[in-house]
Amino acid sequence: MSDQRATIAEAVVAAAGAFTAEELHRSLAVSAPGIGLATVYRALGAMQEAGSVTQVGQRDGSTLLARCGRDGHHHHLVCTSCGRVIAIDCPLGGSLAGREVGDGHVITRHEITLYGLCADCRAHEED
Amino acid sequence: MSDQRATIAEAVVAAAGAFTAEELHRSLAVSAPGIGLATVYRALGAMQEAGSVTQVGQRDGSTLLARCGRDGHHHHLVCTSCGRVIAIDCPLGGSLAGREVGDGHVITRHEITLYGLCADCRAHEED
DNA sequence: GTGTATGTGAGAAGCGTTCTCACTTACGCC
DNA sequence: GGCGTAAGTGAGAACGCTTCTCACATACAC
Repeated sequence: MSDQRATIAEAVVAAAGAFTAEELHRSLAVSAPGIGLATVYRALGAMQEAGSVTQVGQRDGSTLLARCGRDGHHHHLVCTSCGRVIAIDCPLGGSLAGREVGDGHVITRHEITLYGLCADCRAHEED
Repeated sequence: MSDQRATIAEAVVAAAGAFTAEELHRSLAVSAPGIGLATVYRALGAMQEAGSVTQVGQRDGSTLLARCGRDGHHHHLVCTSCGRVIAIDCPLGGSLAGREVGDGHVITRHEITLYGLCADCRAHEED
């Protein structure tokens, strides 16, 4: 792994929540100037393939990513207050695959994105 | 409503399943040539605002739309065989809002996209 | 030293979407 | 009829995100 990729990996860890490639590039411009946008995209692509970074949605037309090394079937809760992304067990208990819904349609796969408040933001809201 | 918008609305109805703006524009180029891509985007935007067309995902970086006039809380099943989009009751029974998950996080909103086979394609598969 | 493989930065290119602009059409008013 | 206004249109430019291209750098094996 090159120095640049290590720096990008650190920046991903440092990012508390979801981020876009450009946001990461901007934050790197401060801590490690000189890393090109293309390099950021390449590194993020590799990390997505490796499974350490996941796509969690879209924002203003750009892809929203987040660090997530979790294995197995799970979904993500995006905190609408701080942007943090939290891995959550499937609220359907994995029972959906193969289930029949409506007039005989059968489900093979599903995608769920949850939005809400993380425990920290919820505690602050209650103050 | 202008002639063009009526034509576009017809094309949306004629489209069996999910489609992109460009696919719709291509199909219009055959049935009603001369309608500009910008007009298609404008009409689809108006239909989205009116609630007769809904965004159901992404394909190759472009937005996937489908006709859906259904009111109330529901989700969409995208048939992976024919591309048809079917409105489905929320498999969570609307019970998720306000529910607490994980370590005290609270959910306010969720998005679910289901993938599978519609009843027709399932019947054909079994042949 | 030489060759090869991999990664890099900069900028161009590609693509989906939106904006701009001149034009047309419909409508109301006199 | 003539006039003004508002809304919609087509064509193409512009925009933003992402990917590609290219020359260069680095590491390693022989």
